[in-house]
Amino acid sequence: MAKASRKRKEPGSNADGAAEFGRLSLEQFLPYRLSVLANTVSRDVARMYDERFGLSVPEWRVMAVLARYEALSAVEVAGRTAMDKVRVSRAVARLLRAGVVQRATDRTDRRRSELRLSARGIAIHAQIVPLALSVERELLSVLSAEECRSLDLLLAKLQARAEEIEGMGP
Amino acid sequence: MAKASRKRKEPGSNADGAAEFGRLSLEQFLPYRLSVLANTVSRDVARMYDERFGLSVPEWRVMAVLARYEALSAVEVAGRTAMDKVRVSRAVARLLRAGVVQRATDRTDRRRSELRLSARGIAIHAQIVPLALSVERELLSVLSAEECRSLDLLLAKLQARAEEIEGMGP
DNA sequence: GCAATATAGTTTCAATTGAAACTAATGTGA
DNA sequence: TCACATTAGTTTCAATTGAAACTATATTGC
Repeated sequence: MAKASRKRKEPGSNADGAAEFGRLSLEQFLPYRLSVLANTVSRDVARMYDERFGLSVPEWRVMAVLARYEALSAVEVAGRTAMDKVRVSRAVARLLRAGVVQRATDRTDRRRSELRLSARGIAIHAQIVPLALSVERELLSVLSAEECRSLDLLLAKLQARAEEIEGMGP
Repeated sequence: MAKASRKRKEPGSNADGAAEFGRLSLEQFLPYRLSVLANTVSRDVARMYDERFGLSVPEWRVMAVLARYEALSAVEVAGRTAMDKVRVSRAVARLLRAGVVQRATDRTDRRRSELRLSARGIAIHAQIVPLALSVERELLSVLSAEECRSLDLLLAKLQARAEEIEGMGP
């Protein structure tokens, strides 16, 4: 009886996750909320990449890491973009066709390829960066500086934990 | 000069988002981090649904809302699961075949169908709920109660903002 | 009452995706 | 040195997906 009288939770706002006396509310279920949020944000940025540059998200990710670490192999790109090598292979193929990326074969290991942005790729990247950052800024504009720090920490903790859990399964 | 000497950021930990003197770090870019986290978590839970019940995430979502609000139409299910009606239609078709969901035609509007969990569906749902909640609990186990509340608030704010931004485009 | 329009839900078609098979090159152990 | 395993990257195949077209029913304006 005492339990039933504790403070009522508002729907959609629940710090304890989706549990409520053993029932489950999809809207409050963390995996669901993360998925919906990531998809909404992803649509926002994907629209920008596509409308203004004809790029997909995987293509943009490849460009972003090549801009920072030049001469990566496809596998290294995969490692830095959280994509598998099949996706990278396909994204790179399109970027090569578009003249955004250049490929050379590694001299000492002829299986590896060295990927770099072309001059054109560098120029396009330079145009996208401020737009990408402004989308991020607009998203974060509803948070205080303190909340941004908090978010950063929480996402890092959850990512680490999710990977631990994943490692336990397969 | 003074600026260059301020406290160094550790890589991957950046409360200001991905911006750093106009450059962009993919690992710190919020849309990227959300996408990677949501995908990691999603794989974790999808594996559980699939291995133990042969269900996909869309199917599970349909079951979850039908367990809570019985006799929904497909469009209502779509609204409550953040899926489009095509996805719902396909998920429902599989659930019907599996005998998990029952469908009746609405008497007053013969376009609508009334979807409900079957007895079998209710039984399966009752088995999944504790597992789903335990995955969520394991994920949240690295956060304090205070951090859970904080996460809840941050996700809600970001979701609302992301939808605002989405609404501005198309 | 009925033409025009809107809504519920399904189907079709093309694009995206992941897993597994594959090719080519490198590394390893007897 | 030569079989065997490993790694880089691509291709193939089947499943998933979204957009648009489609069917059937309901609503609206006249």
